[in-house]
Amino acid sequence: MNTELANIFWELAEYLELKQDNPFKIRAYQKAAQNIEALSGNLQTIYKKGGLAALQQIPGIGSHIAEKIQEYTKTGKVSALQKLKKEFPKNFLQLVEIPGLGPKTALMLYKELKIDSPEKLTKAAKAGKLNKLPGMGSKKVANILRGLEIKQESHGRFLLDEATAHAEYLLDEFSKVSEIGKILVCGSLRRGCATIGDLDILVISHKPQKIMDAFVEFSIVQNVLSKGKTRSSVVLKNNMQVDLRVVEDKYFGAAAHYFTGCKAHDINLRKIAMQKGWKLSEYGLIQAKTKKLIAGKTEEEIFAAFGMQYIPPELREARGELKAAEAGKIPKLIELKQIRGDLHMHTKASDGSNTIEQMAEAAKALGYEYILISDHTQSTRIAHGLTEREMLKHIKEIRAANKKIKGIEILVGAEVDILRDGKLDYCDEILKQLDIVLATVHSSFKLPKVEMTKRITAALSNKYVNILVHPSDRLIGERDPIQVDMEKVLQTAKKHNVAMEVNSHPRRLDLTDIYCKRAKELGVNIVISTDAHSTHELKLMKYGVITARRGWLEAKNVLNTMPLAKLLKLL
DNA sequence: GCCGTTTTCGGCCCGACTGTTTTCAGTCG
Repeated sequence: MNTELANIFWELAEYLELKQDNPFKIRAYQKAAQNIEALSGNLQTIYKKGGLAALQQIPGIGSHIAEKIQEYTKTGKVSALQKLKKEFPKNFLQLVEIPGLGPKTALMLYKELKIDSPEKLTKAAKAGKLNKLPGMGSKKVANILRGLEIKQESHGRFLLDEATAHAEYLLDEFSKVSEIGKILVCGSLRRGCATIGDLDILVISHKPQKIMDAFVEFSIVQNVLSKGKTRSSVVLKNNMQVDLRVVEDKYFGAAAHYFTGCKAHDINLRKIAMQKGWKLSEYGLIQAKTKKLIAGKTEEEIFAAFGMQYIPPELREARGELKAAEAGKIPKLIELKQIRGDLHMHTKASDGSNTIEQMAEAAKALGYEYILISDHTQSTRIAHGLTEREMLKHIKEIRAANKKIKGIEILVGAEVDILRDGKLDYCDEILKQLDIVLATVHSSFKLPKVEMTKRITAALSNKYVNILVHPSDRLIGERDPIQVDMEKVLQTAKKHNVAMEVNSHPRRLDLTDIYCKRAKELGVNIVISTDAHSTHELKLMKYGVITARRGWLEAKNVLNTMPLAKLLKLL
């Protein structure tokens, strides 16, 4: 519901942009869309409880947008968008999605040449028809053709681990270039977003031209989009775009802040600067009149100049962090080193690649104090789920391994299927013998929301269930999240003292950041686990931690930062 | 279209690169 409405407002903004409507109106829709995406509560529920007035309490939503939400709740449509869509050919928006082709050019192409699709555009460009239009030289046409190719090859956004790997590769390449003072990967990767559109790299150097020359020659670079004195953009061989920015040392903090975003966070801080008679850009925080530099070398001194606490990058999402920083209420976010154990992993017994002993030794090497072996149960046959009889044997094996291996506690668990009717896949007699019981949905993903909510809340009320794992069941870019009333799930979890998992796998990152924040507000305990299917996947924990940080979580909210005795007591 | 410890009207963040523009518009981050 929230996502659908957010998309409607994004689309409205795009069409208005095509029409060259008032740019501030466009921004208003974009802002509303973004705030809706960040909302933990359901818009429909908010509207039903408090009507239009309640909707207007949400930042960026005024009377007109509230009415559109009302219309959508009642009719499932927003007539303003439908009307706008009719003014353009079907799929016309695809043109504006081509890099280098903006709304003004797209509109002109349509008016002059009736171009309304990427296919027609390619054809017209190759036939030499574009050059005859005003403002269209041969380079611009070539640029558009290149944009068409990039669009075709692009897979959209990248998972966090792939983006991290490419960033690390580039850092390694840059380490071979001299004249680099500092280097920092910024953008959505620094903020720890679940998916990454492109990489933003900031470099401090007195010889920017030299850095640029080296950058565009890296062997991993496929295509150079632009190259200037302080900024260059390239496309890598995996179609990932990389933007490089070079500034002087005295602007490092300002540039890092600007380049890290998110965009709305940057804009909000710039507005505050303006109110104070200052100006904020990548070239520092300055007095608007005298141009005197107030702060710029570090991010810390910039926030301090505003009288704010330092805001960690993961919180810079325009979700209330500026107000919190002004009030001194930025939480002390959880860190990877505070994790004492991993409570979700598989072995050869089901669909993992390693033995109990190998997993335990690998976890010990990471410095963990305890782990939970949690193989699949009988219903998940595709993952070799264990029957109850097999489970009993598996329990004995885990207990034996625990006696054998010193220095780490190996707990017995299982990732138990929640059946379609909300019952669990093992009888209570078996569940009773497990130290910790994980529960989740592994089938019938498409159940309607009401049934799915009933199914999961029923499972949570089973007294043996300790943790609901990967609660939304999304696989990023592969499978949509299940339809479920997450607010109700969280409230039920609180009631029955069930913890929620933040699954660290880059394809999942589930619970998502927004619901982490909500869980914290409701006092629901969190566990961050890897769901490792091999020893090397135990290292994915960092992605779960960064997701938890994006959800404002502190160590005290996360059970597996605690010693085992305390953890078991709280579960 | 939103918003208000200057304002219910008149504002709304700031800068780089490209191409074809003889002074700047379009696009992007």
